[in-house]
Amino acid sequence: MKEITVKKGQILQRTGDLNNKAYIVKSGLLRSYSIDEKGKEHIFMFGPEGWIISDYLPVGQPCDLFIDVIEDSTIIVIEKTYEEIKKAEVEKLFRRISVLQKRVIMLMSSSAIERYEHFIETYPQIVQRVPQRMIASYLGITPEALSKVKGERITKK
Amino acid sequence: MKEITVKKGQILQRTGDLNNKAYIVKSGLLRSYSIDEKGKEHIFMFGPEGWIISDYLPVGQPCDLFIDVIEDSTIIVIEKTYEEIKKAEVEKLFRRISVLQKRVIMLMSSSAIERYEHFIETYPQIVQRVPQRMIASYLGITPEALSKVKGERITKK
DNA sequence: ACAACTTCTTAATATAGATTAATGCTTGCC
DNA sequence: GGCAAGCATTAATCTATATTAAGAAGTTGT
Repeated sequence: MKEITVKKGQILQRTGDLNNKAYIVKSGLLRSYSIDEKGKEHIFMFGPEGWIISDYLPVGQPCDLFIDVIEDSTIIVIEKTYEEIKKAEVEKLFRRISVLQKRVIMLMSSSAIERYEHFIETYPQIVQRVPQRMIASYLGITPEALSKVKGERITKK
Repeated sequence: MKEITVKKGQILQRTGDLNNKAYIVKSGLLRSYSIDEKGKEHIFMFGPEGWIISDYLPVGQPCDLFIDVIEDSTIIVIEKTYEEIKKAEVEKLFRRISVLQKRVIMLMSSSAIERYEHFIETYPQIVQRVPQRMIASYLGITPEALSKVKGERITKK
């Protein structure tokens, strides 16, 4: 468990790496994402200050997710051991499950425009800090589709 | 914490109910699902024998999910209290997070046919037991689209 | 055994979002 | 300053899936 500073663009974890670390964000911004067979990125979550970013798979298995640095950041690296996990704050786990549950429901039942509305409500601080293409990736649409959605939102108002 | 038997079709929990129960399935089959503004159901998860079905939101908040009974079942009802939650087996929570993480990645990066392939691999016992339209709802597609996908799968082989 | 449902499938049409491509920004670099 | 590279936007076309509709097959109740 050590504190490190990392530069924008640095990759902390790759798909296939042994899953044995978690990252607590003190300052800055991380993201985790997967890359599909076609080479397309899908952002799984953003990690601003105060969040923990990690691959929530059984420890020791190969990771599904990439984790990299969007803004210069200070982070605490935790070596995950089985014992460490047992000590994890249970409430945090429940919160994570709750967020994921909502995300699945949203991915299944909402259109691109509804997902975008929900995103800017939920993460107003992040909207300002990441490029459009990353927001599109988080929403599960292309940057072009996002651009269209935003245009429609403005003309409607 | 009591054991009860419930009949097919019975609704155990509705959206908006106070979230304070969890259901352990001893035998039979439950499902949890949400209903969107258009009245469309989206199945969130199936609960065959051995599974726990619950709304994983903070205790005391209104539920997002419906839970109902697909096959006559015997279930154990747990009253969730904050203390009860603390005793929850942490490994089970991690497993749940891991499943959700994979589900989100899949919803974002896979086509209907890939999601169907994945589903029958992951839940071979459930495929046989639930009507097609519920599988479609779990996959996030319409029954019509699922029917097409299955047709294409067979002719390709 | 029949009527009334519900489910599954097939087909025609419609649509959201993907793909492709072109254009005009910024931003960094020599 | 000028050029190259990446990013956002717009538009044209394409495609997977939704929607609608209708019929066949299966199920349930009386």
